[in-house]
Amino acid sequence: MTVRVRFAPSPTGYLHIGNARTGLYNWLMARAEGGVFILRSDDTDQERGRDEYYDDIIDGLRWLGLDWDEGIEVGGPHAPYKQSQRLDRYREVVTALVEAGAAYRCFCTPAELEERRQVAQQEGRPPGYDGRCRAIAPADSASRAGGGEAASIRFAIPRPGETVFDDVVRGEVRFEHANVDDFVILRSSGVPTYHLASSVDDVDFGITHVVRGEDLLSSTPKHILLGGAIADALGVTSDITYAHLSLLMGPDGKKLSKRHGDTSLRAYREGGYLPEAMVNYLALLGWSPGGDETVVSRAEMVKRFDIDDVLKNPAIFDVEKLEWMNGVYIRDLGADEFVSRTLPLVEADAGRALDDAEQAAYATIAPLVQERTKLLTEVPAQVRFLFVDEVGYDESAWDKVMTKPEARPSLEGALEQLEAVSAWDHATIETALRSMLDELGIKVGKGLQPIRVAVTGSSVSPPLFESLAVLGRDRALARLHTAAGLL
RNA sequence: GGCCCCGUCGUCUAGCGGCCUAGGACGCCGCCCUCUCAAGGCGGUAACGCCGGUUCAAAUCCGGUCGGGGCUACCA
Repeated sequence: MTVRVRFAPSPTGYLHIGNARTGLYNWLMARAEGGVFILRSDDTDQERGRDEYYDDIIDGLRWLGLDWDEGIEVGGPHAPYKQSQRLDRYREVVTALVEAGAAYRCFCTPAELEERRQVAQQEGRPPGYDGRCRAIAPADSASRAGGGEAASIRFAIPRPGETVFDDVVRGEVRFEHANVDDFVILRSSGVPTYHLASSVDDVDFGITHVVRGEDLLSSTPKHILLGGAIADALGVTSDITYAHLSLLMGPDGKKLSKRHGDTSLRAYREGGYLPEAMVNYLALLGWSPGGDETVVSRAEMVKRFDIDDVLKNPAIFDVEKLEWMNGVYIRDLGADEFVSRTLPLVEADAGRALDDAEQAAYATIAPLVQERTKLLTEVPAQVRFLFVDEVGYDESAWDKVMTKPEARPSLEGALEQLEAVSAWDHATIETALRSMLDELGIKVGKGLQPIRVAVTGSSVSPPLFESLAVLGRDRALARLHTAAGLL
């Protein structure tokens, strides 16, 4: 049987990196098994759901390169894949469930439920629903409903009983039904809850494996029982295997949240991370290709991924390692690719489009910048000196470098040598400057810094000779003049 | 509180009863290279939470304990 997995986020927030990892594992499993990856939108929460979030989820998955075979936007045999468009189907299934005696109307009001919950908690009893409306005779229930009394529909958990299942990553997990309450499947508003919509869809869509976060582990007996009842009521079969992924934690070991920094995938995308690096890093949080490899291509992952190998212990999201890995992927980019991915950032920083000559200048210096960047967003600052009329001096760089005794002789010597030089390329510049410093008895490391600050405004820059070459003679000399005049 | 899950260097992990004086990667420290910063090379730091048990032998199996996490809604 072909594997059919689904990723079913709720559009109640920007795509979270933990969720992105869940999506990735689903995708990896589908691709590794030659299965089908389905993207569904679990948007039954009308209060919190927003189109902006829905779009963000799609953008995020596409950015990561996690293509789906069926689902929202792309359609498929079970369309629509948006739960908010399947409301009638859910009500129909609920009706069948009530008729089959698997679910019942609950006339308790929210206020009553809240009050009883408080009391139960104080008395040390389970706070879940006590099941009192389950005792109402079907005929009475129907007539009360017919009389217009508001009711929600609850699923009748078989009692007594126990649900035992074999979770792919956790092994055998068991829940006594005494600890599972009769949960609401249809709100009194007529809108289904997540549990119902998700279970109906999993049956309707022929899902074979549910791979999701551990936060849903304790809801699993509900889903197994509900799913079974749905399949029975509908006269179909459904056999779903569950795999619960551990959660992503923050540096303090608590569930990853806002206070740990950025948790939305978009923040990383905007922060200069490459999707390839993100995918590689996320995949390794809870899974290993075995052996000593850390940098693993997407194709290699697909080849080696096995949901059975996924680790059950939670992983802490470590931005530093992600950053290192991003650097690895950036260095691995082709020169042209690096330029095309960063040019927009450089232009945005400059506040204008670069003309052809400037683009050529950028392309020349880019490989040297590429070697020393971990985040695409760091690039503009490194080449800004090429695209501004006047460099702004970094205050601490100036104080540190320009107050040294070698600053004046170095700048003046450079001016003298570079004005006389016959060609303007980095080799010529290098020869001229090195011999100048040699004659003055100034160490290269010391002597080049004032020139660097004069030309780039910073004590940190791409290699100096190349920088000077790309800057052009006129601008280079002008900057040396300006700086020398400020000493 | 109740139910459930988890436990190898600071972090991600390899390990699936003897190959382990526990391997790799990030980080950190030192050295080398070097025009700055990176990158790179070399070396170093650092872990099987604890207690019992099973076994000739345990990081690997079992129990307990401690610690961490999740759930406990007419949210998902």
